[in-house]
Amino acid sequence: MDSKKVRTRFAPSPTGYMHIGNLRTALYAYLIAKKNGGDFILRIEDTDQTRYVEGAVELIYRTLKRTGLLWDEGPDVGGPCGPYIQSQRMGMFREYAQKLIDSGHAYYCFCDKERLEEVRKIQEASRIPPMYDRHCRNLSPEEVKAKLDAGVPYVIRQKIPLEGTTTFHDELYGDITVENSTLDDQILIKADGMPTYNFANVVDDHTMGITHVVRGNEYLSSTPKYNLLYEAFGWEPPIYIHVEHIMKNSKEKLSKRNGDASFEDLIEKGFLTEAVLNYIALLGWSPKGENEIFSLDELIKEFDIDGLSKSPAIFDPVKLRAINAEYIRRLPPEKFLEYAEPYIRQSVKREDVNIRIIAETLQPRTEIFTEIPEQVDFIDALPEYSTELYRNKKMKTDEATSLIALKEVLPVMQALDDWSIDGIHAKLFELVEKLGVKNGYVLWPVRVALSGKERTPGGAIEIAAILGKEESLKRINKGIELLSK
RNA sequence: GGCCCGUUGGUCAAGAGGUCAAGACGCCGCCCUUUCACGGCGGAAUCAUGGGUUCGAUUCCCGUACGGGUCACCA
Repeated sequence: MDSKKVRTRFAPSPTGYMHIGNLRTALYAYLIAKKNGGDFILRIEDTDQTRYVEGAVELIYRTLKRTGLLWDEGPDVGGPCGPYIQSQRMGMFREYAQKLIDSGHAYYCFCDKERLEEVRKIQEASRIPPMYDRHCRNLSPEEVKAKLDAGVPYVIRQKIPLEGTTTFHDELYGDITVENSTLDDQILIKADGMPTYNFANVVDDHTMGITHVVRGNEYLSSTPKYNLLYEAFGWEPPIYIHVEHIMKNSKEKLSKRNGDASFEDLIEKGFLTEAVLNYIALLGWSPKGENEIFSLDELIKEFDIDGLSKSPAIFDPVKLRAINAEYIRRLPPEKFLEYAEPYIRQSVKREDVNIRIIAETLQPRTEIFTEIPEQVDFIDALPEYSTELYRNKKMKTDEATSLIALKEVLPVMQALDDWSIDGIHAKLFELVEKLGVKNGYVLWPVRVALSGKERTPGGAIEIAAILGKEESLKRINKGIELLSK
């Protein structure tokens, strides 16, 4: 056991939107840090200026803040290992590359793109795995100096051992060993003087004291080269945790190009932040117990890398809906009203209705907020409906019985002053008893007359309470009129 | 194609040599009920495949198939 404080990082490049897989990686990194009382660091990897997207950094901040993945160190909050924006750390990469050259672990390469292209073509034609042919690997110091002096553009490449194997350890996959001969002499410093991700990443992780590297498993195959770099520097490699991808289906990754939802899209579609976070935590990780609903704080307690999956997970929007629905049901009623009101108001413009009751009836029936408007579209105006709706086998109602029932109901309702759920309930059930019929015999036609719909949030009594006395009576009269034809 | 990784119901998945192979979502049925939901109860549905090892393999080993990743002066 080592007593070093756990430090994890999330290191996105500001190239656009924040997809679900990225967010999940951030979440896992955050959880591992917090579970161990450690720090979560945000680092922006912007060494490729050509891919930089305006506003992308802000989007990263916004998403992380919204989901509660607050970083202890980062570009805006600072910290002892700054700067936290990679492009602002340029000087140090040159120095570290120089150290590798001096110790024989890296070398200058003056090959131009044309030559590399040609080499690759030949290799592909002869079906050899495309790799740099190490043309400049053994240049003499004099040759190097001459080219440097002449101002020939160059890159700096890693000098991978020609023989032997390299093994690294991943917490999920265990030990992975590869032949060094399959490893490319990858570029460390580009011709523009910027480090490649492959180099910057290693240097940054080390200088920032990162103890656990959590990242997508597309990096699994380049990790041996990183380990070789750590070895060359004499640094201790971090603990690696490579997580599998989230897929759209068994073949396609979830991606912007496929038109799949980003985190922000999901929020716009009416999902709750907490529900989305909860769901993605479950995609590729399984908790110990039976519970699946966790707040961020609960996740910190519950999370364990043992539960991480080694195979890709398919994003299931249906399950997300179910979890979102669970969160909605658990919302305190006032909170639900607060969230739901704008959606209710999309189709309910009248001011004389009881919005509180609308919200109450809606809460157990809402899976995502965006489907609220169509559920309450009958409130402002009674839709055209067919009298066939009055026919219901189970309720033993048809047009004739409904007409009778509505005619009985009308005077009772007219006489009612206490227009509350309790008040209406009492009167209507009194009537049911007096008539000696089943509840549905009276209530089914009332609900139809009030809503003009086959299905509604809430029953006859709730709807009457929502609509108010005047409007309710108007609609019952309308029903009687339709049935009398 | 080389190298690396993976494969339990439709989906997320538990399992870590002997289980009637958990649970959740979805689906189906029943109950509750003034509709629809909510809630409750029950059901159908899974170990890719062929060889080993073993008294015994979903679990360990090898092959095959299928899937994923990677082979950039992108990250």
